[in-house]
Amino acid sequence: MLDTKFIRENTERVLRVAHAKHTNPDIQGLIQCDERRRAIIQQAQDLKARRNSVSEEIARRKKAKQDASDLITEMKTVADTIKRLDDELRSVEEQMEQIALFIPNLTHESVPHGSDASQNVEIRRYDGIQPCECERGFRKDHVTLAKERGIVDFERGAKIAGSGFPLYVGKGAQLERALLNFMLEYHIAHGYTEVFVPFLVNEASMRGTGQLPKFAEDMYACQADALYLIPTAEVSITNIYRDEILHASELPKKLCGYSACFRREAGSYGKDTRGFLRLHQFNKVELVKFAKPQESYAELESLVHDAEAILKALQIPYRVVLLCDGDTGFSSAKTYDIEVWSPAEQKWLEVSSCSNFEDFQARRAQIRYRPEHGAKLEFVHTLNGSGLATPRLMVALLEHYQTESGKIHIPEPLQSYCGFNSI
RNA sequence: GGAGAGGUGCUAGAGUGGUUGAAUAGGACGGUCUCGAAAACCGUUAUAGGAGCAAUCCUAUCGAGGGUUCGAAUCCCUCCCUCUCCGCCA
Repeated sequence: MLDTKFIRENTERVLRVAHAKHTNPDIQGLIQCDERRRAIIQQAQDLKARRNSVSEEIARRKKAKQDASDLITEMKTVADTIKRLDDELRSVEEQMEQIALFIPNLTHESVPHGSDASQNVEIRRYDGIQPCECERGFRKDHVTLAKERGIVDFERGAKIAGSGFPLYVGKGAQLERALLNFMLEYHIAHGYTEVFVPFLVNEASMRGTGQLPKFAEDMYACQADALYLIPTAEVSITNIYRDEILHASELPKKLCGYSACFRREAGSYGKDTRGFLRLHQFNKVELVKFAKPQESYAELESLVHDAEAILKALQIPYRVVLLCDGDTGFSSAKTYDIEVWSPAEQKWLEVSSCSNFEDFQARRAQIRYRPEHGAKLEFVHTLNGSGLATPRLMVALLEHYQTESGKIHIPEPLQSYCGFNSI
């Protein structure tokens, strides 16, 4: 959410970015409502000030056993007017919120202009294990490998829940758990505090991080309890400090946490449906930071490096991409994607998306801090990134570490977490 | 699921429908005192919004939202949360 005052004073810029992000909010309507709102407030305030002072006068007269019926009669009509104005104010503010909630965040000046993912900019690339054995001819894709090794049962997963809900079996389940533990331990060792969060959250939390109201269709909802399954741990972790004031001395605050992630993927049916490429439920370790505004972009860079470090440790080829404004998410000011290389798909697959939301989420979720003693409260900047999501990581791992004999070699750093060194 | 108790400022904790943004205590901060510190004493201790160049003034906020009233922290209703007991299940 952007500040109304800011929108009023920077209409052109807000509209330009909104259009770049393929949205078309009614900024003019918002500004008109805002003018009406301020007129109402002024009128209502004057009446309330009068009501307050006359009420005192009534109290004084009653104490002195004098008649106050004339004042009471007058105040009855004043009270009616106030009520009418307050009702109108509420409806105008609701209209404003309905517009404001659909205005995307501004992008940072360093974000390139572009219409879609084809105009993203590759920042750096890491080659990983060289030469990759699968590139030398005996190449199987991750679905074939998973089935041959018996580590994922897609059919039974579909029976239990539906397609997109994989069932990990035996060493597959162990490898999945090892990956999550390996990543968590790594981040904990690098200054992140682990949290284990609720997977179901209320509506206020979903609004806080920007999933609602715009992306309601993308989420699984438990209507009877007004709860939503989280699409990412970002929601739960960022909302830990909703409506709270953080101490400047504890910033930047670095948290990491595992969660299962649930996505309906409405509208993307038939796209990347093979195997692990796009799932309704998957596992992910998330990194979240709460930072001072002046430090948030440096924190974004280090966040990306923390996520990349996992791939380096596993020697999996990847690249880091800076998203152009047209591909940058609704709430984000700047986003880097980390993509691993799938030799079977001959494609880059996104395993992490690291974003600085500046104060966009903090304003929605009311997360603030006091820069120094006596200073005014300010919104913190929130950042997050996957560190990492497992399904596509598993794709890359299986494909890159398959051996001539058809087995999967377990990268050395994972072996102690798995308890075996091949599948 | 049933019965009860409760939600007040940074914290603890008063509060009679009528100058209660809110007693009191603690904490924090500033000052006096001190070589320094402690103690003692004095003072400060919100957030959001509106008007104004500004000093400043005004409005709202006692879990959330409605209602009653000239006037609500205080009365009524709905919801949320916490705690205790019972039941049920891990």
